[in-house]
Amino acid sequence: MTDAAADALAALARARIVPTATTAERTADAVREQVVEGRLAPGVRLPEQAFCDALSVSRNTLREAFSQLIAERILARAQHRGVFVATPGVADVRDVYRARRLVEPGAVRHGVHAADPLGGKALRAAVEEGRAAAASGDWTGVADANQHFHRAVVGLAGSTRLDAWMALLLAEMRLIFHRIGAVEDFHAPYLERNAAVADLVEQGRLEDAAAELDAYLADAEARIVAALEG
Amino acid sequence: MTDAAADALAALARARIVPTATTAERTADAVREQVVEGRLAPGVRLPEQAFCDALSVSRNTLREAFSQLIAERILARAQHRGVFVATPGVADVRDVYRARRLVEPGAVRHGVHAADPLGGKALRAAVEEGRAAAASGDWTGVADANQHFHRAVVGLAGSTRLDAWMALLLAEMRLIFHRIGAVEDFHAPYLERNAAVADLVEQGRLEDAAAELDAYLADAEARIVAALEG
DNA sequence: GCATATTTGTCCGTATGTATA
DNA sequence: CTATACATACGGACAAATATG
Repeated sequence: MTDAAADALAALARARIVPTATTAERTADAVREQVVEGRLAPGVRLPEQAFCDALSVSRNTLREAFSQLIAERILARAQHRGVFVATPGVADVRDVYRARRLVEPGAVRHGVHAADPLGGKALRAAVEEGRAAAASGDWTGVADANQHFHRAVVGLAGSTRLDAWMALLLAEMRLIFHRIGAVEDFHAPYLERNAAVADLVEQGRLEDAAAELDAYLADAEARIVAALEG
Repeated sequence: MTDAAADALAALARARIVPTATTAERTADAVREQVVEGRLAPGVRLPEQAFCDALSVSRNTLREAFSQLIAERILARAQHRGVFVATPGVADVRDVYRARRLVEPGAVRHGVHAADPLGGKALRAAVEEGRAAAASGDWTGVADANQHFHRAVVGLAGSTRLDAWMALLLAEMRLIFHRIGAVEDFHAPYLERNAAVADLVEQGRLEDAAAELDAYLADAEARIVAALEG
């Protein structure tokens, strides 16, 4: 056996022993999934002991996971009172949309991948995913596809840091949707607006695409604020 | 004493007892300061026991602080080998600048505070701070003022989430500056370019200001990449 | 190449202070 | 007001992995 092969085997062995990062990360992933899937509703308290038992991890590990999720604004900590699922309000929605309305149309207008065909492909794929989900009445699938679309939009900018940050904003959006009980028809209108944006990008009409996207985000913000206040 | 006064006193007492968040947060702040001030250089290892002793905190608390700083990309963890000060490379610089060149000119162009006089004031203040520092030969002061300028630029967007994210990017930039040993003349040229952007914003010529800022960021990126590769 | 020492990752028990019933 | 429950923080322990001689 060559040295290189031996090294590769050794590396593989190490990788197998540590299949998925640290326990704290896996714990954070598990809790985050419960939250964004809506099984843990906004405002619900997360007692340490109960979660330690349920997830079979120690308090130290759980607290490390909680800290990460708090940094992501998915959870919130009340001093000496515990950790809760975040309850984003109207101010949070406005804040998130100010950021989104700056970043998303900007990525379409000036993104390094906005003009190249591959960028358009990612948008198109998300649009088709949404249409397929709608056709089979899978409304959570529509919501997922909608998130993938916006992820693809930001991806046009070509910055992994921006992608990661937008993932946090989109996770927060899912919390908001759960708060207002958004289902079915809430995401449906955006299917065709997504398609319109994708079309314009594919045609190279980036300025028009950005304008359409901005108007669309403004509309979505208004509807969400109305739903929260109503 | 009125009930309201009693409540206020009680609240004050509680506030005094908990002056600054949790121990883990204060620990993270202390380590972060050491890093961004350059006293802990990129690549340096941070042994847990040594830092526990130095900061008088337990390993659990220190690890919680480390986790937060790792999420901020200020530190990096190597599995079973320890925690190190992050060492951002050329790819990181390009990634950060792709994000900055999207967000910063965007904030100038479309920020909700870009047109109002208060927004311009914040830019002007950072420019004056930089000039004062330069006049007294305080080059770290010039670097600080430069950061404040870009913080003010992003502030035009009016999103606290965007502000917080940009603070992370700017902290990473300080790491990069320390890597290339940037001092004195590195930040000096940007003093007048900051002033030019501030002038244009104050005159309401937002499009020109954004274009100037974009060109300026592109130039800075090129100089940093050259310094890293050279 | 091997044995040893060091350090990390994880867990447990406990003491203290805070909030709530 | 007391009592209970719980978050915060600490210290010790052990196995696994790495670094060192």
